[in-house]
Amino acid sequence: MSLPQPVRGTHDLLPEDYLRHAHVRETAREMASRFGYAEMATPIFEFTEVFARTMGESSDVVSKEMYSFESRSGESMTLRPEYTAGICRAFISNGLQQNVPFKAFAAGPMFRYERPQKGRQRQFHQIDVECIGAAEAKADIEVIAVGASILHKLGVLEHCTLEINTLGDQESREAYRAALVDYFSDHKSSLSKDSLDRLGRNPLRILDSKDKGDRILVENAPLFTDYLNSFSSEFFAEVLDGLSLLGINYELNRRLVRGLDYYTHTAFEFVTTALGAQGAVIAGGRYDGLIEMLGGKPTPGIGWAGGIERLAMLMDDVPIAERPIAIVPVGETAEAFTAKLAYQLRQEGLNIEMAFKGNVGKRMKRANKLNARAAVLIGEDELARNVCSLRDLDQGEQSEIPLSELSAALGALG
RNA sequence: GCGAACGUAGCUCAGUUGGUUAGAGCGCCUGACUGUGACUCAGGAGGUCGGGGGUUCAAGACCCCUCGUUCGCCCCA
Repeated sequence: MSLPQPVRGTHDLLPEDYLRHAHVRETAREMASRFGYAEMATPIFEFTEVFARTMGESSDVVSKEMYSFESRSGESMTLRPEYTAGICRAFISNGLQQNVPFKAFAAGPMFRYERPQKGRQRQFHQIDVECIGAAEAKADIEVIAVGASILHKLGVLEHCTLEINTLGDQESREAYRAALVDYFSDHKSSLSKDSLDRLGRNPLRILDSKDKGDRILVENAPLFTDYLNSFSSEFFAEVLDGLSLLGINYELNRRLVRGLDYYTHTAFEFVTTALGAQGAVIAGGRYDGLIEMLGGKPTPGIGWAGGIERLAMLMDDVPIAERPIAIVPVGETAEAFTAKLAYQLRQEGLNIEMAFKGNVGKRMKRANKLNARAAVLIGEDELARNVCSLRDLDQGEQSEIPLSELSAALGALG
């Protein structure tokens, strides 16, 4: 087969797939809206700086995964690899400091040049929730609650575990980072190759290493809790209390860290074991330093992103497309009348299917394939008497009703 | 970026130790049923065996390269 194929890591969303995606998106939009998060959108590409500065030059995303290109003006542009930086940029660009807390919901495609796997693509889609300008732990709790609600509404919460940790404030994080570097530097010889690399870029990551040797070292590594200042640990305790109050279950995961530079305090992930190596379906945290990195006034923020493909894969039942009513003209004489009838019924809000060609048998088959709820047959016979034959395709029962009652009868089908 | 497996009709897969015109099920099209779907029956279309090169009298099967998918690592939604 040398049929043209989509670019590696990209996928076509055929109607059935799209329906699942749409369901995730709509559900998320609706739940987020109940918490006061209004939908917005930012451009799919930004100046490269927006991502490079906020995510950290040394992060994997920036150093090797960005789809960057030079525009005709000679400036470096990048297809967004995540939503947070763009929304924060928009927050600054539009002077939204006036509107804090600024609570936003967004959804759309993201791009990362990665090795594709199940649940991991080069163009993928995310839903995203951000709360900017709130330093309170209540914001952390709310943002996580939005995520839990969406998962619950999608029917996948039971397949997920909320893992949570704190990275502390800047001061705590710096102190701990220094302690870790000290500790692991003394054991360089027994560190794995990957972790040696992490030591320079992001030492916190070593805590999450899957290497057996690293694990043993990690056992005796300094504990973050010993380096959290009192503000940080009290903040975290407040977040956990709030979650408990709402009945949102969580598991403390002291090894949970984030790859991106801008995270502080609360870090969390809703993870599942159902998707192989790609466990996270929703992940996020607090990013109190980010707005400042982008050149805005110091502004706290917290949010998360969820993978639509991953969520769609977790859903058990496929949402069913709306069922049409099939209009079937019998013989050419009825064509004109049925064409007009179909148009009218559509104006009235009904979902009408009418084939372009075919005899009654063909049209009935097509109606069946499209999962039509009923078929309305109209031929010379019916026309002459101002009636139609209404066939219930589920029950297999057919009856004749006056055309004047058709609209009401179809409405009553449910 | 690293390691491994896989790649045969639209889909899910058979294809014996390399040996004539490459098969099945589902789906699709046509007809039995020229005013009636789901069930049944009978026909039919559809494959340069991912692509390229090599070994051989002979390759879907073996070797190399390439593209793609999957699994793990890295990292992440």
